Amino acid sequence: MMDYSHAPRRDILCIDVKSFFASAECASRGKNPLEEYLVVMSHADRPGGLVLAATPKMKHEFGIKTGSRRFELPNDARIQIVPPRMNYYLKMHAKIQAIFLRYVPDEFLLPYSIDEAFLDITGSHALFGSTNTIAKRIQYEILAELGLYVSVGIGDNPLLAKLALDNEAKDCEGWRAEWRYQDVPDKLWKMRKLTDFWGIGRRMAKRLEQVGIYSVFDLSQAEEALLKHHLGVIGSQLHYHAHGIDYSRINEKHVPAEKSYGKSQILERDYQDPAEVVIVIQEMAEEIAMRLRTSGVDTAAIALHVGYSRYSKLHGFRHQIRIQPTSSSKIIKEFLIQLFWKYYEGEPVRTIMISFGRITPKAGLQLNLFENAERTLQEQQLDTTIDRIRTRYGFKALMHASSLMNGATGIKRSTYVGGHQG
DNA sequence: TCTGGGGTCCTAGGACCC
DNA sequence: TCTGGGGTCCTAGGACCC
Repeated sequence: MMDYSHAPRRDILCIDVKSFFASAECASRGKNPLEEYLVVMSHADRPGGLVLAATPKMKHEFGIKTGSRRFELPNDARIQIVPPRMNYYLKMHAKIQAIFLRYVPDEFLLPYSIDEAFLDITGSHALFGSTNTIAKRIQYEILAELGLYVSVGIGDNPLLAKLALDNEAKDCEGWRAEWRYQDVPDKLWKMRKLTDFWGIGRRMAKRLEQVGIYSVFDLSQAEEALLKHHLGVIGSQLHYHAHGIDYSRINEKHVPAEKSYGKSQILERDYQDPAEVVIVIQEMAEEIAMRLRTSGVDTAAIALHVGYSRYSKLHGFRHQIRIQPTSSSKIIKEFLIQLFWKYYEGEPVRTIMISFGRITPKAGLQLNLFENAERTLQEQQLDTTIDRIRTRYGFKALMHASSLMNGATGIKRSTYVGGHQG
């Protein structure tokens, strides 16, 4: 049995909005998200159009969920298909954050994605009551004020809260679930699929199966050394996670090791003519360069990833180039085109991905004289919101790597102190 | 899940330096 | 002519998350 005496014991909430985009669309129409048949779909004009969000009734009655395709939708007059309105969702996101901030100071709130957030309410009890009381009040206020339903996972640390949310709260009465260390054998180890675990995707599950690990319980019982040998740092990480241990803190701001700005797209058909591909690359480059300028930063590493048609024998390529820091569309486009022609192998192209790394702040942000100053500022604020949401990746890093390091010292500390305590 | 879009992290291997 | 070892930086590829 794992020793939890030195593991953090906080009151962490992990909150997500049920079917966020779809629910937000219902709310904007004055409807109850639980009663509607609505999907938010991107590329609704293509048969392969993708469902970004579906209301609970769509999920339960038609089996339609995020990732379903347009051609999978049943023919039913009740179903509404609507296009996504990201700016509107960002506004709703901001309103939800404001409600969270009634219960925690800013540093104890961590947005994880546009529809998920972590709150550390350990210090909020004197003002607002028990963990459950706070969770219920937040649920009530978001429903009453915004017309949205939220699920709440509760745990001793962010990992347990997240697992409680994903594996119990989303489907249970009241949409709240609490997983503490003492629940690890009954809750965590009873999870049926490895891929339901945070950090285990399809590939990782397969690799684990190759060493005889088929469940979270198996994972918890495996030797850490064995996992480390097969999977490196991630192996050790999984070992701790399988015991519900996670040392990351909501209020420790993590500076991501790498920050990048990128854009990708799957073309609506295979492009046989490279000249057409170059045009798309230029358009995409313009857009990201614009974002760089709006954010007042430069890039010093430009990467181009080109994927070929599924009917091609070749896969595609990904290469990057180091440059002098810039945010100039013209310069960036020239380098991208250079990269393209250097590595292009004459195959029909289906996917294009562009990414700018080595981000550095520009000295002194300048407003473009030809742009309305107020508008520029608004755009910056929108970007700030998006950036704030993106800090989740930093947090993910926190859960992955540094949680391991903290975990390692935590474990060391625990044996040391334990040794003293005898 | 064979074609959504936006991200970050880990690792292996090569280049280069002392 | 053959032989060392450690460190850092960089790139490409693989994996995961929402």
